[in-house]
Amino acid sequence: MYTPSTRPVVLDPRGAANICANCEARSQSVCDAVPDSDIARLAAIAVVTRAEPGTTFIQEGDSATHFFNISAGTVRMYKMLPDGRRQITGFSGVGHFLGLAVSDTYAFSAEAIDRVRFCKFSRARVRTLLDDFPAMEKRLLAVASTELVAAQDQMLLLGRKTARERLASFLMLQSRQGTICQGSRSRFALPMSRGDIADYLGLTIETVSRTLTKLRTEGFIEIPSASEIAIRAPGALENLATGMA
Amino acid sequence: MYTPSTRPVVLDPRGAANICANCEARSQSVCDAVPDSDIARLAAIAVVTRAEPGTTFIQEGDSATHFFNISAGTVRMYKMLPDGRRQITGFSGVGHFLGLAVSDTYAFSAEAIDRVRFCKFSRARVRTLLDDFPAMEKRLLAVASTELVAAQDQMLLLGRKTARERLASFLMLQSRQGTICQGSRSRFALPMSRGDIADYLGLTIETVSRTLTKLRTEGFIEIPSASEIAIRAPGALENLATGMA
DNA sequence: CGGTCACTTGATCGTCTTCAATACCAGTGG
DNA sequence: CCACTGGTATTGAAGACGATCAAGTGACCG
Repeated sequence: MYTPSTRPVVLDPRGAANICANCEARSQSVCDAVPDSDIARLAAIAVVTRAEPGTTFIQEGDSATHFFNISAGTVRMYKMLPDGRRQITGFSGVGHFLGLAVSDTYAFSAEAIDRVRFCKFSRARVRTLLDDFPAMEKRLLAVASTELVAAQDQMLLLGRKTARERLASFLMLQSRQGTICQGSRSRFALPMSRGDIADYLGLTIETVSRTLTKLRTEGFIEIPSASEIAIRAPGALENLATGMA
Repeated sequence: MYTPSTRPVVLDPRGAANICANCEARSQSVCDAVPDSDIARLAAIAVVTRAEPGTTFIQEGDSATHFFNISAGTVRMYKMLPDGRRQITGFSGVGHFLGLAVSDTYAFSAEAIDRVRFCKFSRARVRTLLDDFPAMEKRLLAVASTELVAAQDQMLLLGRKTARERLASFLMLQSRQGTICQGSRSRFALPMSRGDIADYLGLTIETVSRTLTKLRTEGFIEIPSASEIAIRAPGALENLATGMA
């Protein structure tokens, strides 16, 4: 049903000078909590890695040895049932932090959608770092809280919204946090496939495609290409998304 | 569709002596992170409150002024759509911590299912407390991480499992963390109604009822009363729950 | 007892899925 | 340049699972 491919590639050995100080994703991530004066300590435990599209770099059930911080590209997190049914629990872009887990194993898998760059941090080393930077711990709590709120929204979507409302919600979300394309402000790229969208929204590929087409013919959106969307009627779409229609 | 009733009742004024030191729920909660020597500081900001069945004590959208810690009873957390569709995001029992939110408003509502007792803590006061007890911050992060894992499981359930599998998952979960009844070890109480279960599993009352009946006639479970379940075949039910059947 | 409320059971309906065919697009080689 | 190929997306027709509508049952309580 789903056979991942290549392996992640380490770009910089751990401790390479200034990899954190010059990191363009730092300001958007939890690494921001470490002050400039101590940034070398963070760099000392960071391993910069690249993953080609389709690469699985976190495997559900594996022992949770590392934290991850995305610095480029888009990632899908998912859980699977033994017979191949897949639920994507979220997409992560630049600045996102991955790997929070209670137990000693990962609760989900993570794959690169496009070309992804991320930093790996050993959990043990991060723990010692956290003791010195309580601000970092606060940031992690904020991250977890944010994810929790998003997860609750997604439960409402999966449990109670119609296919139409799910697509509307998804498009509004992407338009807020997605990559903006040249031209219209309301136009953005969808790095993920229809299959990914379906598995994120608890639908099938066919229903996603059909519903998008319908939203297009009704004038809510435009679909310049399969991986681009422009929102024509943001207000109406938002109403759809929140069940006001 | 759903009209909450009474108001919570404050039992002890804030700062009553020893309310935390003698709290029977303390060992099961984040309050455990405050050492005995400083427990008075915690007690000083705790407001013990009782809520009758059906009472809404957190309202989605209200400004998030407090944290909550359940010391007796069972609570349902939920989100609603404007037309009354409801998604229950979880149930909380003794020791559970509520109120994590990023923004300044609650992201969900919470209601007492049975008679509930909880402690209210002002967020501002908790924040100052956290600075002195980093262990508490770590506990909160652990709580948030645990909830996140549970939320991911629930997304898989809502997005990809059949009604049968949802009920099996729910019953296995309740059998693990629910109130054990006298007699058989596999027998437990369901404090929530069929409507609550339906809104938790993304189903209707009718489907919940029908599916439970079917699981009973097939020998997976017994239903001594509407609010009690005994699991006859835990292995088979677990297989159902995880999609192995 | 009569009334209410929650739960159960039955019959029909609709949304989304499944199965299947077709269209499209990028890359490759004749 | 264009046929060929593999993958992804779209469209169509039939089917199924759970929802909806409706009636019936049982428990609790005044």
